[in-house]
Amino acid sequence: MSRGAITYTLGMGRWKPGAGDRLREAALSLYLERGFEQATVADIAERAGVTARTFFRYFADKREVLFDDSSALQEKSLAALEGLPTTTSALDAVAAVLETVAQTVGGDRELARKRQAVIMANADLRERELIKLTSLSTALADRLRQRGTGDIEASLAAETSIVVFRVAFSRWVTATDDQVLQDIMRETLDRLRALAASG
Amino acid sequence: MSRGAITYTLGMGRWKPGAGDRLREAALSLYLERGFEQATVADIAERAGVTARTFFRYFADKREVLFDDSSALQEKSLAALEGLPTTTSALDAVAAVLETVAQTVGGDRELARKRQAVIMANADLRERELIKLTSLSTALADRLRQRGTGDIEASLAAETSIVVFRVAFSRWVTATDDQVLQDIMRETLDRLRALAASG
DNA sequence: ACTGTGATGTCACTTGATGACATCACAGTG
DNA sequence: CACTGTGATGTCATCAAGTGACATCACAGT
Repeated sequence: MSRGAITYTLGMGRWKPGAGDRLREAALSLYLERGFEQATVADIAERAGVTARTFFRYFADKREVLFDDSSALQEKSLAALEGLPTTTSALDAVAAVLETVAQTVGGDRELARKRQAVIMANADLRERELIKLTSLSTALADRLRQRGTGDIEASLAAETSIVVFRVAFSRWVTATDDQVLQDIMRETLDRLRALAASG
Repeated sequence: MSRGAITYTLGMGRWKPGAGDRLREAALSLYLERGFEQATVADIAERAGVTARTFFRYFADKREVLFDDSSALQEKSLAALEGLPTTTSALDAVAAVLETVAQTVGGDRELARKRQAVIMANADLRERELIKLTSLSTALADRLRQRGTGDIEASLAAETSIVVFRVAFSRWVTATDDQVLQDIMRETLDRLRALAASG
C-alpha cells in the first residue's frame, strides 16, 4: 500500500516525498558499506535527508527497515490458501503457499543477495528475520485450522513450510547457476517428504 | 561449567559468590512481576546486590540472562549423536537428539511454564529463543553432514527437529494432564512423519 | 611483608528509542 | 482572498541499553 506508485504527482508538501523509500535505500546501502552496527540511525536519516526522529516514525526500530515488506508477503501467502479446494491436504496447501512465496520473492536475485548478505552478517538481523517467518507460520497454521486441519497437523505443516522456505532460499541465493527459486522450493519439499517417509 | 557446584567453600572474595545465579533469579522474577520491558537492568542488578556493569559482565545483554544455559543444551544434544551407529538414518538421529533434549528440559514443568510465560509475552525474547534454536539446528546439521548425511537432508532433518521440539514443547507446557515431554515429542515426530507421507 | 590477580565498582560516553511540542506548506472552505 | 485545519516533519529533552577505561581491594601465593 504505502509502497506502490507515488500517489501525488506535483507540488507535494514541504519536503521531498517518498521518505520511507529513501530511508529503506539509505539503510540498505549503509548496512552494506559499514555493517549494521556501524551504521547509526542518524547516518541513515542524514543520507535520506531527514531526521533520526523521522526514521522512527516510519520504522519501529533500526532492524525493521529491512523487513517491513514482510506483511505484504504474509498477505499474499494467506491469499494463496483461499482458492484451494477444501479437499487439499495440509502439505499440498503448504506447497501452494510456497509457490506463491517463491513467485513474490524470487524475482530479483541480486537484491536478495544483498539483503541476505547484510542479514547474515548480523545476529540481531537474523533474529528479526526468524521471528518474521515464525509470525508467518503462525498465521498460516491458523488458516489451516480454519480449513479443518487438525491442531497439531496445522502447526507442523506451517512450520514445515518455513523450513522448506529457509533451506530453499538459502540454496537459491548461494547458487551459481540461474536455477529459479520455484524449482528449488519444489525439489526441497520433495526431499523433505522423502526424508520423512524413509526415516 | 560455570553453573555447577560452587568451587570455593569458605571465605571467598570480597563479595558474595554466585553473582551469576543471583542475577538469573533476580531477572526471572522481575520479568515475571513487571514484564521484560518494565524491568531495567539496574533493577535486576540491585536485586542481585551488584551493579548494572556487573550484569553485563555476566550476560551479553538483557535477554541473554534467560538463555545462557542453551549452550549446555546444545552440547548435550550433539553428544547424543556420538553413540549412534553410522547406519542410523538422519531422522532416527534426530529422534535420538529429541529424546535427550526432552530429558534435559522436561524436568521442571513449573519452571518451564514461568520461563515460557515471560518469553512469550515479549517479542524480543521470542526472537532470542528462535535464534538459539536455529543455532542448535545449524550445529546439528553440521554433525549430520560429518556423519555422511547429504547436505540438504542434513539441513532439513536438523530444522525438522526444531519444529518438532517447538510444537511438542508448547503442547507440554500447555497441557493440563501430567504427560511427560518425551512422549509428546515422540508422538509429534510420528505425526510429522505421517503428515509428510500422506500429503 | 610483598605482589599479582580477579571480581567488582565508578565514571563517562555513545546510541537506540520515545514523548511533547513547534513549525509550516498545502488543501479546503467561506 | 484570508482563514483554518492537517499531516509530515523538525527540535528538544529524556531514559535505558551497552561499552571502554580505570580504580579498588580481599585474597592467594611467594
